[in-house]
Amino acid sequence: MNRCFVSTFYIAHDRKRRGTRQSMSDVPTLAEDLFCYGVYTASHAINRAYIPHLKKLGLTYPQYITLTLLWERDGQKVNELAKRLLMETSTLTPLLKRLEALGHVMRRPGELDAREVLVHLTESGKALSMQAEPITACMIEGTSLSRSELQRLQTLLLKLRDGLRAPQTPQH
Amino acid sequence: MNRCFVSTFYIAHDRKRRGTRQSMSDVPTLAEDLFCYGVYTASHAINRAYIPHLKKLGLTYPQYITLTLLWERDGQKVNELAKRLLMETSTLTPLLKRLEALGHVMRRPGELDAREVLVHLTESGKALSMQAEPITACMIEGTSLSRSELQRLQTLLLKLRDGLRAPQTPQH
DNA sequence: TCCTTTTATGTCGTGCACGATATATATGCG
DNA sequence: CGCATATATATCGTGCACGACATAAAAGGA
Repeated sequence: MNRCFVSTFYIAHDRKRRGTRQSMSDVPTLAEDLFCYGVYTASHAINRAYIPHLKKLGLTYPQYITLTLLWERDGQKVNELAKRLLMETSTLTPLLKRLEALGHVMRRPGELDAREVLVHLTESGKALSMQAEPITACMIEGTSLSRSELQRLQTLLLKLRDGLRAPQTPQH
Repeated sequence: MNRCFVSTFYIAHDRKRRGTRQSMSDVPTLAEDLFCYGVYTASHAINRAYIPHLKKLGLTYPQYITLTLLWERDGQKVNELAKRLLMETSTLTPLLKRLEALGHVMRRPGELDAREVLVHLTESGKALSMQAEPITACMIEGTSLSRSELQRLQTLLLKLRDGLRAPQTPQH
């Protein structure tokens, strides 16, 4: 008896108690009801909405997110950045190399541990933070969500994300 | 006076009325507070959590999402699928070709309009829906969110997504 | 010390994602 | 009909994203 099966069972039982409208169980079958679909399409929408803003800065969306972390704290290790972005270093390294080619960051081996690579902002990279400043407000405006809705959304997203990150061996 | 500037103004004013705690204005500067960061990292987490399940079916995550839409209604046009996925046809076409190469779908030109390409599930593609069935419940379990939280999350996500899709010319 | 193991990053191959552009079919107007 | 225009999909180039593997430095034990 595997974990997923048990889980489905519990859910179906739960549905009977709560008397919701879904036919077979509480497990949604329509894409519109699946959180994965919601996040997937929302991330496409966000990416697209950012593009016209970022084009002016000559940045891609992942590059912008990465810089956001560096504007918060300069000189982070590749590993730190990768962890915060939930991204593999094999993805991050080429991205950082492009940012370096653009002149926005410098990658330097750590002095204590030469295996590490520390990512430092250049003057150009620091200057970008000022240019990028108005974008956030503009995007927030575009969402048509209130401040409290955005707050709740963020809380739920981070909870979902961190829940999924917890170790769970799929067994069905 | 551009739109984004006005918007920032409004937000700062609003903050004063509501007396929230953020220092300069209600516009967050920390990544953890940015919804784009939340969605970006959550989508990475979701993708990763799906991978071990989908590996057994020989599918990637975007392929799975696409099939989900076809399981709902077979024979959709490429354009319909692209719109629902918020994806360009230039992304979808190669994905569909891979699904065709795997034997899960067939692409046929429309009979009334030969420009259109209709995507039909094969028997193999239909059969996958049964194999994929337990995955949803397992993922929901993994989120550590309650049903009502997931419901609220989905509502907020779709509202955000559709808000961003509404036409808005960036002007800052 | 030398050798194994671990850790940090990078390289490579495949697939997703976009914009710009191409191709091919349909539509509309003279 | 003949041709311009519009529409539907596909192709191509660049960058993101992953896993598998490579490299190189650090750590640890005989």
